[in-house]
Amino acid sequence: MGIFDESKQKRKQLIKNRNILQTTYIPDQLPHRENEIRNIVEIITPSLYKNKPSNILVTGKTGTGKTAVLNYIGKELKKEDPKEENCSFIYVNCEIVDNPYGILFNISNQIIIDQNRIPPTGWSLDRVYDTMISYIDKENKVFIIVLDEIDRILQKNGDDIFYFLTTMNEILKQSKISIIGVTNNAKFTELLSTKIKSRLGEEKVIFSPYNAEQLQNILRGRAELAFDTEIIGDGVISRCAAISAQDSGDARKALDLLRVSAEIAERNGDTSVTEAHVIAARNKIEIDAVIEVIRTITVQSKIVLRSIIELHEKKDIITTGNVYSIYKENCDILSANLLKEKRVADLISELDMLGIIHARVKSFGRNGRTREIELNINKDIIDFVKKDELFEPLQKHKSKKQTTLWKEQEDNKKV
DNA sequence: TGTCCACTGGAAACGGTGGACG
DNA sequence: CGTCCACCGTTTCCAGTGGACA
Ligand SMILES: Nc1ncnc2c1ncn2[C@@H]1O[C@H](COP(=O)(O)OP(=O)(O)O)[C@@H](O)[C@H]1O
Repeated sequence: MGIFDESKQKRKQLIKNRNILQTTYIPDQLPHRENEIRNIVEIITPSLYKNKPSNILVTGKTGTGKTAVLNYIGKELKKEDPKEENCSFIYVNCEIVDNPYGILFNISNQIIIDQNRIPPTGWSLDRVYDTMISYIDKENKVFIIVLDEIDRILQKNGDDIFYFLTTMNEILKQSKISIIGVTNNAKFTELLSTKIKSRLGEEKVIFSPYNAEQLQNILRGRAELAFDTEIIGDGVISRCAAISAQDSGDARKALDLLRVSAEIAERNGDTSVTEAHVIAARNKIEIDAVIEVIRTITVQSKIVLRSIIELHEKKDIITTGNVYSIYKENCDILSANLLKEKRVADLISELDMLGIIHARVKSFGRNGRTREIELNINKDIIDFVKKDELFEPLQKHKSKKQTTLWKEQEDNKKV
């Protein structure tokens, strides 16, 4: 008997088809999005006849299927026009590339396939824009450009690029482009200038969150492809659906929950997935997500976070200025370079947006107006942060301080 | 009632990095 | 090479601002 046999036996594959549950998988069927699909299809159908469709703004919370629906429509559009004679579908995720050059680069190189590709950096924006236009016009067709997570660009770079893109049609002679903006920020349009607001939002499609019942259907559909259904215990799917429905109707979360539950069951060597696994999965996902975020923040952010933790442990009120003075000490001990107040304040806002802390502006009357900060992570994660090797000098320093203190006390006793 | 604190939030500018191009 | 340009993280500047206290 081989030494792996027992372990192999134990690790019975519960998941038959793993990639079905991965977030990158695009399903062939998207239940409960029939109306949205029909709407969008109706709007973009003119592109099959080389006419420019209206621009569309798609809004809806995360995990409501926006990306899945648009990719699905893109696939189907290609089926209608396999040689892309009349229209091409271009998808850009602005969360991954969020600077103007990157976006134009990305769009252009889905169009330009010969040796004249645009380099990933180096050109002036004007030059990129001009070559892009000439290539687009040469193709003599309609380009449907999906900008996913479009709010990212605006946040970081303002709306210049939207102006670029929406005025391009006035210069193009043969081809046309049509923009589909995707955002999970319902207030996105309020942040745009009126001109661009009306151009980008010629048509609007709203994706509402799924309810528990709809999530159950979605999960069932996937589960059938990914597992032998009998290994999924009673109530597992409804439990996953209920949890995710309560917390913003996010299908991605629901699917993650199901996948991680199965993975946990598998690792435990259990023969079926039960509700207990779902509960365990929920915790694991939550913790993993936070740890992943903390792992990827910058050194400076970590020092700021560490300073907040120190104040938290001293049970002091945590304010921006408060954090800054501890931060200053820590930078000194760690011989990290010291940032100015403003930047640290901005880093605090970033930590807030990441959900690691909770910071809201509060007025303390005569004592000024500043952020009051609360830590939003549990003890284990606090320990995880403190254990970071970056802080080793700090641990030494603090314990040295403590031992000297202790020594002094001892000495005092002796005297 | 007004003052004034300790910042906030927005914008512009800066310096360093790195690619293209002539 | 030097020049131009974009990007990023950061600094500098500045006009607000909610509310305890005089
Ligand atoms: N109606 C649906 N049917 C099946 N799977 C869905 C459905 N809606 C969303 N999903 C799945 O949920 C996950 C998240 O969806 P996504 O389109 O990325 O959401 P969004 O872009 O709105 O944040 C994806 O894995 C997607 O396949």
